[in-house]
Formats: sequence, structure tokens, C-alpha cells
Amino acid sequence: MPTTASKKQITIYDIADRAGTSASTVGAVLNGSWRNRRISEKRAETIRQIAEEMGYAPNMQARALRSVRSRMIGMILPMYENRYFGAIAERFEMEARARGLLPMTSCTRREPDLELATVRQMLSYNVDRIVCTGATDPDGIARICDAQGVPTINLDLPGTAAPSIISDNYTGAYKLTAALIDRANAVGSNWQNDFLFVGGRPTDHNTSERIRGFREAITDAGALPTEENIMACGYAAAKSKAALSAKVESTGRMPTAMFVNSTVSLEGVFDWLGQHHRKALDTILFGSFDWDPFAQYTAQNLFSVRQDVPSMLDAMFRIIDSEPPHEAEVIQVEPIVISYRTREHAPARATER
Amino acid sequence: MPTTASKKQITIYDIADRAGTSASTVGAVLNGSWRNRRISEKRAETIRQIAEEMGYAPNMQARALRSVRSRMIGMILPMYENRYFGAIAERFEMEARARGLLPMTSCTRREPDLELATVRQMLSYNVDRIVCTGATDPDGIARICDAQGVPTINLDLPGTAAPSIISDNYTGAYKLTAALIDRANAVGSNWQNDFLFVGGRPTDHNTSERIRGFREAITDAGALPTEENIMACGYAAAKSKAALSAKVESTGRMPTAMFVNSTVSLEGVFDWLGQHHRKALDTILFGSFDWDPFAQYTAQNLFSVRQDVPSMLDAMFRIIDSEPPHEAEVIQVEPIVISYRTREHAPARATER
DNA sequence: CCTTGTTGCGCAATCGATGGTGCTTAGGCT
DNA sequence: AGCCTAAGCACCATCGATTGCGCAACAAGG
Repeated sequence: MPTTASKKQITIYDIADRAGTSASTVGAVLNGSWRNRRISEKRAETIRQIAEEMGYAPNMQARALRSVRSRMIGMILPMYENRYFGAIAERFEMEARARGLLPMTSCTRREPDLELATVRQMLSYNVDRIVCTGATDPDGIARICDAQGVPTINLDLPGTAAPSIISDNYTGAYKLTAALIDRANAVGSNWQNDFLFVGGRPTDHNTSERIRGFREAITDAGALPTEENIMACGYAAAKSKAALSAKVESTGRMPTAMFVNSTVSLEGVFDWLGQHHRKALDTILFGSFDWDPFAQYTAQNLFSVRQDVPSMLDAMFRIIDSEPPHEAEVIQVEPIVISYRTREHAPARATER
Repeated sequence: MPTTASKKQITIYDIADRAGTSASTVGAVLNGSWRNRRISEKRAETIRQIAEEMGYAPNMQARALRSVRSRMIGMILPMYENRYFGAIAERFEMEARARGLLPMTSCTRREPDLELATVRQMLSYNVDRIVCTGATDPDGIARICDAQGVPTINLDLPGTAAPSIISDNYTGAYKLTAALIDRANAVGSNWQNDFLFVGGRPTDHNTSERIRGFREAITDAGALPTEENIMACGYAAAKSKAALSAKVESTGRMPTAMFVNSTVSLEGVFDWLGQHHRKALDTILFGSFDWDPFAQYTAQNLFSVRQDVPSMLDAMFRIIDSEPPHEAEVIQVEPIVISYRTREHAPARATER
């Protein structure tokens, strides 16, 4: 055992030398194509043993260079610091690894330029496929990937140039809003003019669908949605904080209920209330599109929509595993509405030692 | 514009053809080594222009195969779904990209086997370096990386075979404990026998250092640390939940103060209290080693230690950027103690559109 | 005019794995 | 014995970028 490491990877040539055979035979044995090459079982066994002894690991660069497929799969996503996207990244990696693929996740902060740059970088490494999660311009990304023959697939936000797996945002928002209204009615509070929608980008599909669900639930409850109460001010915590602050300032009163479009935005809302109106945390009815374990205990009345990440990723990998001609359909997965009182419905966290 | 994509990457040979020159000249121009190869400025400019026009992007597989360095940098970490590790992953990616490196993060759930398998997979792709964040066996990983000449660096949990950047866990824990004691004294509560330490693995460096800080702060406050109150039961939420439940069951009373060793564990604590003793959320003094924005508002009295991720990663990249002979020193970065009342000290979140 | 030096660039080997092609040898059949 | 088939492998080109080496052209100096 030398103190200076061997520095050298073992190659099929090294194994061929030791086995007294040729590199192509070794290669065939080690990559599984040996049956079609009529290599004898005995020789194959010898080679496998030597490879094991020498600690052989294939050089994926060389393999990818030659065979074009790299066995890498990329994913871009807006951020990690959020339970929804964090869970997506974790599960994506597990599933990819289970298929012998090297997962490459990268967070691009909802910045279109960074998304494109990252995708280009991944293409340079010849990834076999790219998953665009919550991308601002999925079709633009699909175009440049297509030019290199790399398929894409959209998650969370849909595109028209590749298959998309998204939550059923309309239904989730409708149910969430309806649940808030039910509770408001139950406690006899007057919500009709003081029901806010906060956060998200009016231009993105998810937000517009959620607004639609929000509006219809209100209409179906016999009220009129108030347009000034719909504040799709962006996702950032600072923006929802500012929007809520301005709203309360201008109307001079607290909202009765709030539909908050993401936990990031909820963070801003709680931050402002926590600083200036802590009591309101116990009186306002909150609905959060996305779930966070701690948010559950912060407000007295919080309903959450938890997007069904496992089902979404299962649907996605079902497409990935199937044969190539994939049409650009949009698959909607229904999310789960959780109220604080029924939080026992929340799926258990993966166990950890 | 053909409907069927070109499927073909542009290579230096394509550019050489168009420029009427050789591939080696093109290669040299495009990778920056052209000055030493005495290529004329004029020709270089022509080549750069053609490359631009044709949308050339180097094939990193080929480059890596030839030059051994892949310009990829790997990182393993326990999980994404946690603000601390999420922030680490995000910042790691930004910094890596800023250096022209392809970041490859992968979460390994604190499972030693998965850690090793992932590292081996990364080595197959010839990553230039591996960052081991919160690894259960950093030295084991360092050993197999060393055998391939790939340097490692440890983050969050230290090792002895590579440089390590960790929080000053002792000081953070001491200060957190002291702050809790101060508050307890201020409100006149009797904490001496009901101060719990919950979560973490007794075997890991961080936990043992935090326990040391916890003990010493209690001793310095004139009390005797109670060994049965130190429950390093693992990080998982379910485990801290069970431990707290059992403790309350056996003693028949609620703790006065709790030092919770990670937000994951805090989740279990809040979950149990939220379900069975919601009032206690407002009376118990909580100290959390790690910060979460929502946790801030959940309990009336919560002090958090926020580990200084930016400084830690700066320190790490300072090592990465410097010349190779790196000794296996341990760099400690002091974390920040935040109380609910002073949460304005919390660094603002990165802005997002 | 010849030598020496410098500038500018092309040739070809190389990295490791893959896969098409083709060469031996053994065995079966007539 | 002669012919044919199939089994079992080895040879070699190839993927795209990098790099040591060397050659041509031209300038400068003697």
C-alpha cells in the first residue's frame, strides 16, 4: 500500500493483459453484450473475477464518447429550499439511480438566462434527457435540446413541446378555497370582501389555474371575486410581504382569509404578521398551496395543498421508461388538501437513521 | 429549418472545414491554449466567429477523456428538504458554476452504503473533486477517492483525511444554551432539572460537540447537567417525537426548555406537542440548532442557531481555488444565534423574481 | 547566398470503450 | 479426406478534443 495513490484508473486493457485476452472481449463481458459476441461462459467468468479483484470501474467518459448515450439525466428546478422542490429532487435522484442513470440536478432560481445556460452546460456533457421543473420557458429549452436530439420532459409547469406532468392546480385551488370558505362560514366570519390571493406570477400556468379555481370556488359559494384582492405579485417572500403590507395599509383592515400561492410567499406573509400583527396569525384563515411541516403549527387555522410528488414522479418515469415517440400531452396529478386538524393524513417522512 | 432535428453536435472538425484550417488549430483557439501555439490573432478571430455562427459547444466527454480533468465537481449531502442543506446545495452550485465547473449534487440520506455507491458513480464520471457534506464516513470516502487521485473536502462533519469546514458547534451550542438559560431565569422558571437535549447521533462529531457546549453552559450557570436528559436519539423526526413522548410519559411533566439538535428533530418535537400538548408550544423554551423560517413563528420562545453557510462555502472554495497540497485541517466557522425577538438579524433570502 | 531563428500551423498519436468485420479452430457431414 | 458451419475471439476504426513534434516560410544576421 503506497502512500502516494496509484492515480490510475483500471481499464479494460489492464484486465485484458492479466486475463491474456483482448480488450474487446473484456469490454463485451463487462458491459453485458458478450452473449451476442459468443464469448464462452468460462472466459467471461475469469474476466469478471479479475475485474472484481482489480476494482475495475468503467470510464463513463469514454463510453459516452463512443456510444453517444451518456447515462446521465439532468434536471433543472427553481430551488431546493422548499419542501416541494426538495422532495422532487430527492425522489428524482433515487429513481434515476435505480435505473442506473446518473442524476444531475441543478437549481436555476427561476431565472430564464440561468436556465438556458445550465441546460447548455448539461448538453455539453451529453445528458440523455433533461427534466425541466418549474421552468419559466419550457418550450425554449425544448427547442435547443431538440436541436441536439435530446428529449425533454416538463414537471410542475407545462410546455407544449414535450410531455408535461403537473398538479391539477385548478382542482387543488378550488378545494382549498372551498375548505377555507366552509371554515369561515362555520365560525361565522364575513369573508366575502376580505379574502386575499397572494403570490405567484400571473403569467405562469399554475398561478392562472389556481386563480381560476379560487375565483370559481368563491362564485360557487355565492359571492363575487374581488379583483383587487388577487395579488399575484411574484413568489418571493419579500414581494408577498410588501403586497400584504400595502393592502392592509390601504384598506385599513386585516383580511379574513388568505390563499397563499406557495410556501415561499407564505414565509413573507408570516414574517410580516409575526412582526406587526402576531395576533392575526391566530385569527386569519390561511390556505397554502404547498405544504411545510412547520407552517402547520404556526397558524391556528391553516389548510395546505400538498402536491403529490411521488405520483408525479412515478408518472414521469413511466414516460421515461417507455418507448420514445412521446406526444406532448399534459398529465395532471391531483394534489392533496390537508387541514391542520387532519394533519395525520400527511405522508410520513422517509425514515432516516 | 428541418422538422427533424439535426441530431448532430458541431465539432472542431466541422469548424476546421469551414475555416479551411486544421482541427488542432481550431481546438487550440477555442480552448484558450492558442497563444502558446502561436496562432495568429487574425486566424483566431476568424475561427471564433465561425464557431459562434455554427453554435459550437465542446464535447466535454471527449475533452475529459483526453485531458483527464472533467471539470465536474461532485457533492454528496444528507438531504435537500432542510434549509441548511438546501442552502448549501444552492450556494455550492452557484459557486461551482461561477468557476466553470459542472456541479453534481446528490443526496445520500445519511446511508453509508448509498454514500459510497454515489461516490463510486461520480468517480466513474471522473469528477475532479468530491465534497462530502455531513457524511457518515468521510475518511472511508477519502480513501477510495484518493486511490483514483481525486481530492475530497469535508463540509459540516469533519474527517481526518481531507480538509474540513464545519461550524463551531461547541460555541454555537454553548451560546444557544446560555441564551435559553438567561431567558428561563428572566421569566423565573425552574429549568435545572427539566432542560432536555433532543436529537442527533451521539457518534457524530457535531452532536458530541454540541452536547459538550450544552453541558458546559449548564455547568457554568451553576447547575449540574442531567445525563438522562440528553437524548441523542438520531436526527429523524419520528425518533425525536418518540423520545420526547417517552420522556414526558416517564417523568410525568413537560420540560421547561429544550435544545433540539436540528430542524428535522424539531419537526418531530413540534408534531408531538402540536397533537398532544399544543399549549406547551407557547410555554416551553426552545433552542434549535439550525434555522427554519416557519419554525420561528410556531413557538412563542424559540432561539435558533443559524449556521453560516455563505462563510462556510467561501472558506471551502478558498481551499478549492488554492494550490493542491492541502493539509487535513479543520476550519471552524462560527454560527449565528438568533432569537425570535431579534429575527431581523436573519440574513435576507436571495431575491427571486 | 547561406545559416540561424522565429512565426504559424498541420500531423498524428492518444485517452478508454464499443462494435463491425474477419480470422482461426473444432466438429459434423458426406 | 474434403467441405461447411458455427463457435470463440482478436483486430482495428471510431467517437471529439488535446498536445508533442515537426515542417514550411520568412526575416535577420553574417
